[in-house]
Amino acid sequence: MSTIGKALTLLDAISRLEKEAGLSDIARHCGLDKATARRFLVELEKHGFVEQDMETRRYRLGGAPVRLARIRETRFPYLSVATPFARELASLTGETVHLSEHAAGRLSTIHVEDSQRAHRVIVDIGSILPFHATASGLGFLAFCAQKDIDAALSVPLQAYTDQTLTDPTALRQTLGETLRRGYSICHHGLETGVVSVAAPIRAPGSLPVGAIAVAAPSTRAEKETVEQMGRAVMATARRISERLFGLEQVAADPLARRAG
Amino acid sequence: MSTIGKALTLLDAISRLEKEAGLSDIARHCGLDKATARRFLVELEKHGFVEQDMETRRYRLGGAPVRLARIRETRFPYLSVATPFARELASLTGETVHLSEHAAGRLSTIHVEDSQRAHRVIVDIGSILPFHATASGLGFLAFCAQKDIDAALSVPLQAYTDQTLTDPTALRQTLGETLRRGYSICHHGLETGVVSVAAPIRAPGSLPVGAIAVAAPSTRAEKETVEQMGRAVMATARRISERLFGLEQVAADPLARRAG
DNA sequence: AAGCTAAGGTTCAAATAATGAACCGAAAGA
DNA sequence: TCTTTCGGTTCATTATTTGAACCTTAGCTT
Repeated sequence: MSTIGKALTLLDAISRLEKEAGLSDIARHCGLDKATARRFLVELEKHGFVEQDMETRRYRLGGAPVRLARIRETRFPYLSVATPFARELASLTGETVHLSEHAAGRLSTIHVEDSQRAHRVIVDIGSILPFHATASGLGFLAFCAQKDIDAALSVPLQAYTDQTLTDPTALRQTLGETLRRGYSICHHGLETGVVSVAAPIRAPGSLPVGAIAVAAPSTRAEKETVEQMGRAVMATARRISERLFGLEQVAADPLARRAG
Repeated sequence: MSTIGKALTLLDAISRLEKEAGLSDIARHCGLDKATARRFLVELEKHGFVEQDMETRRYRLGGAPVRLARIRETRFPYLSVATPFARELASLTGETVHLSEHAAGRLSTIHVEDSQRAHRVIVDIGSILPFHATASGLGFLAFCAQKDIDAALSVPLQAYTDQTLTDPTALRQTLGETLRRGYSICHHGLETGVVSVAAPIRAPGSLPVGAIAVAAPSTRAEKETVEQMGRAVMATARRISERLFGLEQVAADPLARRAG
């Protein structure tokens, strides 16, 4: 792997760690030599991607990604467009709603609207959603090209619970149903006792950019409720997609035509 | 410079470019060989920091920083705490308010609340604010340690307008006044016809983490108005700082004590 | 339509930067 | 007090990065 790749993998490791971490910890966690880890950290710190606490000497995520994220958001306002819809969906369903974005071949949680109920599902911002074991993953993958599906199912599929689907053939069938239905359903895929439904956010005829999902405790998820939530999440995903891509196309098409 | 440094510099260059850019463009812009630039871009793309448009083959900022930024925001909720105060200040003053964060030795604009007036100051999200030529920069620097001030003033200081202060001695005096006053004032430092005031956001007795500023057309900025805006921005900065650091200290201190 | 230019992308010997075992001093635990 | 572990550094060895030259394609000019 290239040095850049290793450094970005280290950055990813830091982002997964709870709170701050020491040099030796980080090095162990990434399978890097202490000296190497330190060089990477120093370099990342120079550019603001990590920070070092001067007292504890521990390292944490820096502020540089904030600037980049805000710039991306001005060019492609995914969060600011989708967040109000997510809030509306959370209020409508009374359950936790989360929004994910596809980047680097992974689906990352980038926003959560918590359910107001005492008994609710907790989703962490920044958590990676496995394709085969979450409604978001299945809802995203079902609308991808066949080669992307093949790629996602050709890696070892971890069984997070005793009900996680890990058989590629069964998963392909689930994806087919999802595609026909328009939204995905996932029972106890990542955690026991959680049912979730999701739908992709996408330009028509194009690869999805992310997904929106509703997650509920299975005690509140009878068949009919799941179907209601599914239709709601599908409708919401469509509205977000239209706002993101529909209007943009109208505005951008003449320019694209001129350029071509 | 290390490979990592070069790659992150390339990423920074992409973030500064308007819209997307081609390979040769990017390579030229960074003074890198085309082959090298490509290797970096491929590596950055693998990790989601850049994206390539499959049709135009042009490169743009990717989605990975969004995840990192959201994670940082959950650990240090700078934006979500400061934004409502910025909005309130914008409504109070009727002028454009912007919020900046210090990372990698630079002050970057990470949020803007636009003035509702037709004649108003525009500030771009993501723009870098020079220390010597903006109210944010001066307001930040005035509250830094002497060595940081020395470092900031020892680089060549660009004159953006014919009224930009570039003399270190004069700037040191301005910083002294700013420190005593509690907020900075900058007339026509970065652009002619713009007056702005700013105050640092900081833990008591610690290095600032950023600044908040109000920018107004100079036609609306008489002495008294500037003083009003200055007092308002200072009060707002203090309230943000208290919310960020005051409560946290109360909550975190016992833990810190236990660990120590 | 032929010819030209510049684009994106690739190759491989030469040049350079990354690597990690061994080391240091400090501090926390036994 | 002794031991371990921490953050951090050094430098000869090693592996990776580098970039001139190359290929192919797309758009422009003649």
